[in-house]
Amino acid sequence: MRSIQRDDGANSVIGRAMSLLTAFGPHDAELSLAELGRRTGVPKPTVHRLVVELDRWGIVERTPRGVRLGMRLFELGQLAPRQRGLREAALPFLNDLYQATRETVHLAVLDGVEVVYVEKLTARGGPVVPSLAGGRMPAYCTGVGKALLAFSPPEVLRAVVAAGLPRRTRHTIVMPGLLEREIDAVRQRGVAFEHEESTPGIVCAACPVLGQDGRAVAAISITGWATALDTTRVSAAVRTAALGLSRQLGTGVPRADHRHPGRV
Amino acid sequence: MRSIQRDDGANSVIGRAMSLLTAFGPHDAELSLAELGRRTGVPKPTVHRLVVELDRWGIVERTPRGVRLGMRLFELGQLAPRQRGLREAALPFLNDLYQATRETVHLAVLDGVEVVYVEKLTARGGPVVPSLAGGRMPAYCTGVGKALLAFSPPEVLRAVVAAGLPRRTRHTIVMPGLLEREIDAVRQRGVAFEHEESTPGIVCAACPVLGQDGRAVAAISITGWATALDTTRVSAAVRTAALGLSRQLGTGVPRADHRHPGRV
DNA sequence: AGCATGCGTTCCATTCAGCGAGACGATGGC
DNA sequence: GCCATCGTCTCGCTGAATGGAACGCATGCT
Repeated sequence: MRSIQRDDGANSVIGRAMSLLTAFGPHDAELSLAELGRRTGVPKPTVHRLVVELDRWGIVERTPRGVRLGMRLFELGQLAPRQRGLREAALPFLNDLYQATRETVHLAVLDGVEVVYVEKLTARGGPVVPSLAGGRMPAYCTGVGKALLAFSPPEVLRAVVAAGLPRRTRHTIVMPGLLEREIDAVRQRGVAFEHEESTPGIVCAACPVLGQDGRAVAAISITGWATALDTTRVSAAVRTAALGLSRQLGTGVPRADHRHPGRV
Repeated sequence: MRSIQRDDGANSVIGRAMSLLTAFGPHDAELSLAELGRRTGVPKPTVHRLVVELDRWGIVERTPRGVRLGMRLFELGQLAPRQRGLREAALPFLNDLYQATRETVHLAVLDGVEVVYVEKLTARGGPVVPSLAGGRMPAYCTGVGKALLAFSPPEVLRAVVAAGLPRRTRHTIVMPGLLEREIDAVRQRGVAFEHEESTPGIVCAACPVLGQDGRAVAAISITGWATALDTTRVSAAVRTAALGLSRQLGTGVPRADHRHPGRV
């Protein structure tokens, strides 16, 4: 009897370990072994064994009350080349942008059909944006996402559409045709706007950071309250920062950055 | 015949995977499969299998020319609670400090006998410091390290001494007794200085960020050229930033943060 | 106090996932 | 052409990983 075999990769050791790590949500500082077992479906002794091993490597850390993600994981993550050079080069520009506008600033890259926020400077009085540094959002409904899509190979947009455009607010673009037109407009303009498409009450203006090949390697955005932030007014500042960063990156080591598009 | 068994944990799957990930140095954007095998001693087919699996999870990414650390690793690392809340709360203070001094700013936490740099704002004209965001340095010879040691349980300092105090420059403190005195002085002063103890030509001033229990949870420092930066002059600014951050952290969720001291 | 529940941990017989030598085709430099 | 090196695949073997069961220990409820 072959019993039930989950066809995701979660029966391998690495799959199990990844299940444990991804069981930590943004709000889970630490979890107990039992809770980990419950969330992942991994039997109790196996959780124990894996946690002990991961702790040996600093990937997780054991505390009197449970398990938390470890500093070595942070270290390794900082080495990821897609964000590493980018972040360091970008920080001065992001700071300038923040000083100039006093609004929340985001730096994001594209990963598959989603954007990953590489850096986030939160404005003191600004809205609590659901994004977080190291967090993910869909590309189709965010300013940075649309800016990135507009300057990425067309198959990426196709993959985004194929992955579906679920409605998130009344303003979300859910029709593939409309999204394609919107992306075309962004490419013309060089600036992407988002007006409450992902989150009610929040708007943003975003510009792509272009590599030497004309493709977007990242995007910079400014986010604020829909009632207070005039996106067209700040778009020049965002554009300035993005252009400056593009130029800066162009002068450094020419790091070609091809992404295999197949990830979903 | 039992053959050679390395007693480190590197014969388990997780150990192997960790070997592969840690094979990436700060300057290795991407490595070929063969190079990975060479660096880790893992046989070629095994490297291949593991890389394919890790790629499925986004931990690494395959490019036409090799393998690189992936965005999901960055994401997971950003969730590590020791740096997560800290970083977000600290960024405004670090920015203020940078604006006020225009010198390189560091934010670091203690991990075992080393410090891990959680954030780094590089001054435009400043020295190229060997640290990097997500990097490690010994605690005994760095400003942030001494600031952290001065406000940590005494067994931590004992562990640091036990781990050895190798000479790095002419000014490195290599005598355990001297280091203990120095740490006492730091505790009195509330500020730690480093004068070319880790790297020739570079000095810094550092202050601890204290939790409600009086222990250091992090440290903030300013770094500059030994010939140009007056550490006593900037120490007030560093102190202000550190105190501000301490207060800010105290008002948030009371995140107790006990560290099992046994890691070496 | 007595009992119940849930926790982390250890044991150990079973087995299947992981292993790696070897072979293969593709690529690129000489 | 040749030789070196690369990534990939196969396949029989085996020992690392597995997880049910049991244990000791907290904590909390009756």
